[in-house]
Amino acid sequence: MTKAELIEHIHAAKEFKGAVSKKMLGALIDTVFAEIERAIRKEGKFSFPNFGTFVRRKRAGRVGRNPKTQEKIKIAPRVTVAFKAHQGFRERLNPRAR
Amino acid sequence: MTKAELIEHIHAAKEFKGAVSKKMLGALIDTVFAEIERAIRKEGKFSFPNFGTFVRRKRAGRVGRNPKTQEKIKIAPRVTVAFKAHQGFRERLNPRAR
DNA sequence: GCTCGATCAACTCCGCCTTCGTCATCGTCC
DNA sequence: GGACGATGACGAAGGCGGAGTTGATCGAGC
Repeated sequence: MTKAELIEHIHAAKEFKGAVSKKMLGALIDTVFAEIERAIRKEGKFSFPNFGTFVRRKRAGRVGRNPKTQEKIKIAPRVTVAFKAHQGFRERLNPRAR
Repeated sequence: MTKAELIEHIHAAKEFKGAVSKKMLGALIDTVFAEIERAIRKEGKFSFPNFGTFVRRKRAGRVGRNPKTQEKIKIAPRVTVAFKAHQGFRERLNPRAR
């Protein structure tokens, strides 16, 4: 799903129909993600109920390999973002696993 | 950052001030995440520009260990969600790494 | 139209993941 | 605004799964 489709879907949802323009919807969603990014960078974490949690994580440097030439290369330490789906979401992902 | 704070921040943003109530904002954001979850489950993927991509991933079953008792336990295969920050976001996370 | 993300190769070692109780914090309903 | 119920965070230790590495090309998204 793309940003455009996301906007479409929400705009089409009857509960918001007419209340918010697609343009404003786009701006809103942009802001949502901008805020989330800010939170992750500043606080190191962002959680949304029944969805999941983003966590800022430090990755140690290591020795990797160029998959093309297979020569070894140094990989610098870096910061990444990990996502952990919350319980409900996880269960919805694994239908049979109770 | 929590859902309530997220709503606060966006509601306080001057560009939306007065245009959308906090209550509707809450419903909107709920819908956003619900849609994202739906996309991940149905299509296996969701991307948002300059933010990142969620990918549905299968995890193989394996033998784990109860960290308390250290006894071995079987872990069933399952589906998880991985998140990959896009380039811009990654760079913003690693200020000095050019 | 133009940027930017997806893709794919094979190999390695990092860090995720497990359980479970307690605590606190968040969300929600009144 | 306050109280209650529910739910996520946290940590222990060890093993092996899989993410991540380069780079060019293609297609799609904006």
